[in-house]
This record gives sequence, structure tokens and C-alpha cells, in this order.
Amino acid sequence: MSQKILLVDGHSIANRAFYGLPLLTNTKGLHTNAVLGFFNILFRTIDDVKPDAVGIAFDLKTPTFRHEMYPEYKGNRAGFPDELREQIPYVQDLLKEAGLTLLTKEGFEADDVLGTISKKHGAEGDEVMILSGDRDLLQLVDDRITLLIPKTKKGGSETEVYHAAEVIEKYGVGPEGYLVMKSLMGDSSDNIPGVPSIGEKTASKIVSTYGDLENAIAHASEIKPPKAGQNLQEYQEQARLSLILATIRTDCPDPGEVTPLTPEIFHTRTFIEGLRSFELKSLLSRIGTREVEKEEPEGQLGLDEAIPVKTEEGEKGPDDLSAVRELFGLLGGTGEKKLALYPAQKEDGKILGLAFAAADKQVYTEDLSEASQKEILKVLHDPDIQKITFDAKKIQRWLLETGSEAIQGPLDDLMLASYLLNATKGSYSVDEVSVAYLDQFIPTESDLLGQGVRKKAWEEISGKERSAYHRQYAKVLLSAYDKIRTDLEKMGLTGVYEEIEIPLTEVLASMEVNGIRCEISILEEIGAFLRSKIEELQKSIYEMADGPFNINSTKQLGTVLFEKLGLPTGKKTKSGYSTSADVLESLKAVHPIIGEILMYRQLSKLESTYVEGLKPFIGADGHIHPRFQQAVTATGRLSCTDPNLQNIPIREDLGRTLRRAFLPSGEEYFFMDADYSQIELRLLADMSEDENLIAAYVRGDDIHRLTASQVLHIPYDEITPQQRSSAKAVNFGIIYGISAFSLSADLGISVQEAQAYIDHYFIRFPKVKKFLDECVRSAKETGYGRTKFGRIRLIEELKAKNFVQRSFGERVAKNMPIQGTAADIIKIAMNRVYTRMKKEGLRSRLIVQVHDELLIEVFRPEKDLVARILEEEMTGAAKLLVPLIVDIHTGENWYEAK
DNA sequence: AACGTCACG
DNA sequence: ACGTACGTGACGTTA
Repeated sequence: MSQKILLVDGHSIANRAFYGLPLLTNTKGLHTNAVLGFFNILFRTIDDVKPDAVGIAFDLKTPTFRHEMYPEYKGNRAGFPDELREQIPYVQDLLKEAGLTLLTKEGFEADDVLGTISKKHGAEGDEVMILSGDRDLLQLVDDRITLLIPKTKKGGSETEVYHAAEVIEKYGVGPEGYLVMKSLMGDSSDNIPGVPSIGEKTASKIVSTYGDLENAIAHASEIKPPKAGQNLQEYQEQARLSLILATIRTDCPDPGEVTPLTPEIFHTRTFIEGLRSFELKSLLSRIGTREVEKEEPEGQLGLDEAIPVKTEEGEKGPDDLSAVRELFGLLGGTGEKKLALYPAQKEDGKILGLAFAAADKQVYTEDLSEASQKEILKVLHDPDIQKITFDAKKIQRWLLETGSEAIQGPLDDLMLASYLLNATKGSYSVDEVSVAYLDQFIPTESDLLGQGVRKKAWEEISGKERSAYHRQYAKVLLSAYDKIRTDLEKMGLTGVYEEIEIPLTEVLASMEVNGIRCEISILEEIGAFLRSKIEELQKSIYEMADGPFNINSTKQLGTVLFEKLGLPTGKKTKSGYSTSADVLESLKAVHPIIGEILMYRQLSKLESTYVEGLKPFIGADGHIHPRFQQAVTATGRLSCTDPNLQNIPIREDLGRTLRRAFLPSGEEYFFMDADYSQIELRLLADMSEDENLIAAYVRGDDIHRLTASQVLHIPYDEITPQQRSSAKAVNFGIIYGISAFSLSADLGISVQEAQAYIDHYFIRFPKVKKFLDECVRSAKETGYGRTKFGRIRLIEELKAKNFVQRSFGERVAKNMPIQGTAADIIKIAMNRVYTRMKKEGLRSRLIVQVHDELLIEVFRPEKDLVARILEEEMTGAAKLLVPLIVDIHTGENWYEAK
């Protein structure tokens, strides 16, 4: 039986790997780039080649027969840098732990071992691939042996493949000829002497003309250029020696055996633990990759029982509906009623299929016909069945879009659970849950589909693979559920999870499905105006700059302003002069071009981001359907993308007019906008229990005026607008974890003056100081900050030795409880408002949230009722020591409603 | 892909 | 004595 054999030149690949990646260090301080790169190249090649057996050869430290013949051999090799040398044993240990036998031979080099084994297998009719970064091995290539050279280009995952044809193409000679070439050219890295004045070109010509070395020596006098021929004559002994040194031996005694690539290889416990201890996470997830491509994935994937489904034409099996019914049947009776579900999602966001897991069974179906959906809905609406999901909003959207009710009964979302457990990760995936809770490595989506431009659609891989992947994900959810709930409980997060995040999934889904109407003609109108202004400004700027340049390029702009026009430079950035608005603002008086540039910037921002940027998001229904992301921010806020509707201009008049393009979906509706008044400062008062602040809010004072009065010792009624505005900056600063330096920059005063403000503030509001200090102290003790409702944020930076990082951690520890509590409160309010409007059967609906503000599309007859609901549910969302005030505005568009 | 910039709370 | 506000997302340029 002919086999495919992969042979690897260990040192050479480690060397390639080392230089292909930056010098990475894990948390234990060990360098890992060569280890990571080595296995990346190895796994990639195994994926490509799919060999039956693998052999990896290494050099030994002991001298070889070549050293005995020629003591200078490899004499001037600089050797590996220490950072690489120390990684070689790690690579070797990991390979051994993976179950491979390393191939080495006293007195020989790895090349000789590879040569011997490859020729042996070639002779037996096997197909041999040699993986090396060293072109010396080209001499081994024949019709059964191929050389693979991984390219070192950064991030490149390409491999050069050398059959005999490619060798001839590239060097003009065959594999044996390449060896002769080398003995003529020499090789400085191995200190093979060669013949002076013969380089690659001449060597190639000589070899293609005369074939072997002896024939070339015999005809040395004919060789052109004559100098080369003369030298060959003169240095013929040296050439003969070079030939012997360069010749890879194919007759090593007992070179060892290749290891068959059984499913166990690379899947041993010790190997996986080894990778984990090196913190090579990307490799861990890669391991699953090859598993799923195996013939029978089920067993290895740990799927207990796979019910075959008709995921593609021609594949026979019981029809999906009965398979789904069979699985749902397990949920009856008195047993555990837990159902995990995981959707397959197309690129356009549509649901392609659904995987379910219950008890020990999983099914995957792409039959979303009415009959099938009916069956599924029965379960999703069953109040006795526990639904376990990952990103429940996705399912909720699907239900709402198809005109069904959202999920009813107990619902779990392990994405949200993971987010609550560590909000600083930014992205969450089932494969991570699998590793963290089940110690099992499963393929990621990009393992199956690839990434970037080469990313495939689900439809492009086999139905079998789609099914296996999604069933496995559903199974992981079911298996990890108990453990993750235990963790939530342990961290005191059950409340936020059950009361806030889970119910919010339906609210957000409904907001996304509804979307907000955006009138493209209004956008266009503003766009046309902006473009004409931008053109004028551009002209004027070019004139003042004495020539055109790209104003959008900070680099070119910097050159024009600070070199050509010689304006005084302000801050610097990594790559040159800063041209940010605050720098330019300070130069406004120096040169008239500055004002024009600031205006140009402002207008281009509006044009590119808010006119052209929004247009593509307006759907066929005239609505924008953004995504409200629930598991992104570190503090518990929502984020909004595709597009971001949380940063539509409002501060400047011109930008604000863009809000006129946002309209209610029909004549019978208008907008109502409700925002919390100073919610963060009120929370500071509440959480610090500072009597002074609380009293001010209870009295209904203007808080900034009060702050100014107290800090400056000036009567409340005598505060100037200037003083009030400074106090406002101080108040904001407090929430952000103030420093005198930043406050001074913000207010344009000296650091000493700023420090005096801060000192006075804390004398006047001592409990605030105490509260902020306590936030830092407890965060240092526990490792996280916590909101009033229990949400946490891990703050690793507090442990940092580095002052800058640690200071950042301290500011975060002060800010997160406040910002996060405000986020909790508005989420609670959203749930309450949504539930109430739904219960009372209103046609009005929540459409956008902007951190402390809710935008509602109100059905005209429901005006008073909605205003009352908003007021009651928002102010009632939290019981504080100060009143929670909501301001409500109405209008025919978003501009008017603020 | 990273950077600089700027829109929002 | 360190460099500095907290939280986001999107755009255009440059590497």
C-alpha cells in the first residue's frame, strides 16, 4: 500500500519559524515564537499534504563524519541566536509529548537521516514530501520525493513546492545537478569551500553543459569565463571535497522510523497541556481543525449520537423533521428539560440552519419550512424547557423577523455569561467556552471557512461538515452550562445575568428588527451642501498652502503646516507632528489656513461618515437596522455598529441637522426622546453617600454651579458662566479618575491651579474622595471593579509594575462602577419600558439607545401613555438616595426630539 | 492592520 | 519621576 510520508527538517523549520515571527514572549517570560511558528508550519503542511506518517529529524550536537573529513565544516556558522537555541528543546519535547519519535543519528546530520529515509520510502513506492527551509535538500528530489519550502514572508502561509521540474525551471539543472552546482559555488553558511570565482550563474552553465563534476574538471580548459575554468583546474581537489561535503548521504545505518499519523498523534493530553503551558492558544484551537476533516468526524468530535440529516442533496437519511421531533421527544416526561441550540448563520445574517442538543443527542437541520418551524417554535415557546444559546439575540431576531413571539420560558445565553465573567475580552466564542469549561478543543469557524478574502460561505463546504460543526457547538453549550452557571453564581453575577442581560436580548432584537427610518433624500441634500463647501475650502486651502496636497493625510498636512508654512509645532505623534483639532485650535490665530482646515475636517467628517457612510445601510424598507452589541464594552454599556447610531452628531449645529434625516416610520408616528439628567453624577452622589452632593440633588440645585460655589468659596448666585463651566470640567474629571495635569490641559490653566481645584473639591466632598479611594482599594484586593447591580470588570492593570498602566487601572477602578451602574440602570429601564409597552399592547416602540437616552417611535394616540411609561419606568429603574430625573422631548424627527 | 482623527455619551 | 482623563465605532491614509 503506497503511503504519503512527510519528513521534516526540524532545525531548519524552527529557524524559519523563528525569523518569520516577531520575538514573542509568554507570561512566564519564555520566548515562544519559534515554537508557535514551528507548529503552525507543521500543522499547515499536515493539513495540505494529509500524510499517513510523519518523521521529524534533528541534528545532534556531536560532530559528524563531515567534521572529521574537514574540520572547518560549518566553521563560520554564526550559530543560532540564544533566543532560538533555547526554544529547540521545547519544540522537541512537545513533539515527543505529541507521540512522535524524533529522528537523529550519531555522526550524521538531519539531512542524511532525511535523505536515507526518503530514498528508502521512495524505493518502496511511497510518496515522500520533505519539509525544510534549506535548499540543499533539493538534491534529494526525484519522481517520488518532493521538497516543500515554507516561505518566510510575514503572515504568508505559502509554500514553494519543488518537484524535479521546478528545480530545472529555477536553476537550469536537475536535482543531482544542483548538488554539483553547490560543490562548485560553495556555501558560506556551511563553510563549503567550492571553487573561487564560480557563482550561481557560472555553476549552472557548467553543470548543464558537462553534467557531473569529473566531466567538468576534464573539460576545465573549455570553460568560459576562462578564469572559472582555470580555477576549477587549480582547485579541483577542493571541488571534490566540496562535493562530498555537500552530498547528502542516503545510507545512514538505522535512521529510525516515521510515526504513523494516527488520530492520537498531536492529541495526547500531555501535548495539549504543553501547548497550554506555553500559552499557545491559537495552536490549541488549530488542533480541532484537522479532526473535523477526518473521514468520520463524529467519534472524534465527541458527538455521542449524530442523527443524519439532509443537509445537502443526495445525502440520504431520515428527513429532518422527524429527526428534530425525535430529539425534542427527549424533552418530554420528567427528565431534564434542557435544550441547547446553535444557529448556522449566512453572511447576510440570515439563519441557514439550527443545531439542537438535548440529553445525549444532537441534530442539525436546514429545514426551516413552515411545518418544521412550527415544531421548533413549540419548543422555544415552552415555559418548561430551558433554552441554552450562545448569542440569544440572534435567535430572538430570527423569531421576530419571521413574525413569531420571542423565546418564552427559561433562557440562557452563554455568550452573555462569558461576557459578564470577563467583560474585557471584547469577543466571545463557543470554542473558547469549550476549552475553558470542557478542556476540549474544537474547530473554530475560521478553521472551517478560512478568513479574510478567502473566507468561504457555509454553503461552500459539505453539509456533513456544517452539520458536525454546529451539532458540536450545541453540544458544548449543553455540557458547559452547569459549570458556567456555577461561575456566575460564584462571582455574584446571577442577578445582572438573569434580571438585566437575558431579558434585554429580546428588547435589542426588536430594536434591531424595527430599525430607524432614514430618509436618503435629506441625507443627499445635506451631502450636496457639504460637498460644495468642501470644494470651496479645498481651493482656499490649496491657495494658502501654495499648491495642492491631500488634506486628509495627516502626514502631508503636517509637512505643509509645520515645514512649508513654518508654523509652531505642538504635540507629536508616533509618526510625526500632531494635527489634531486641539493643536490646530491653538494655531488659529497664527495663520488663516488653520480655520479653513478645521472647517474642512469637520465637513469631510460629516460627509464621509454620516452621509456617504450611512447611505449603504439604508435597506429596502427605508430603515437602518443597526446592531446593538451586548457583549463588547468593558463597563457594561451597549455598543452600536453597522452603522453606529450612538454617535450621530448633535454638539455642533451643522452636524446636528443630519438628525433631520431620521424619521418615524410612518405618518401616524412621532418621536419621543427621553434622557437621564446627569445620571453619572447622580450615581456618584448616591454611591459615595456624600451628604453635600445628595442634598444638592435633593434641592434640585444646578450641580455645576454648586460645585463652583463650594470649590471657589463664592456664593451660589454669584457664579459666572466661566466658573460654572470650569466646575463642570472638574465634575467630569472626577468621574474619569481625574489628574491635575489633564484638568489643567482641559481648562487651560496651570497644573498647580488644577491641583488646587481638585484638592478643594475633595475637601468639600470628602465622601466622594473616600468612595473613589475605596473603589481602588477593593479593586486591588479582588481584582475587579463592581457596579451597584453586581456587574464586574476585571482590572489586570492594577497589578502592573509600570506606573502608567497601574494609574490607568486606578482610573478605571474609579470610573467603571459609575459608568457601569448607569449602564445597568438604563438596561433595566429598557426592559421595563419594553415589557410595559408590550403588555399594554402599544404600537409604539423603542428604537435606539444612546447610553443615557432612549428614542421611541410613538403611535400618536399613545402619546400621553408612552410619556408616562417612560417617566415611570426610567425613573423607577433604580432606587437612589437622589432623584433620578428624566427629560422628555418630542418631535417629528430626531433633530426636533432633542 | 495600524494610526490619527473625530463623532457620540 | 514616570504621562494622563472614562467608554465606544468609523473613516481615510499609510505601511
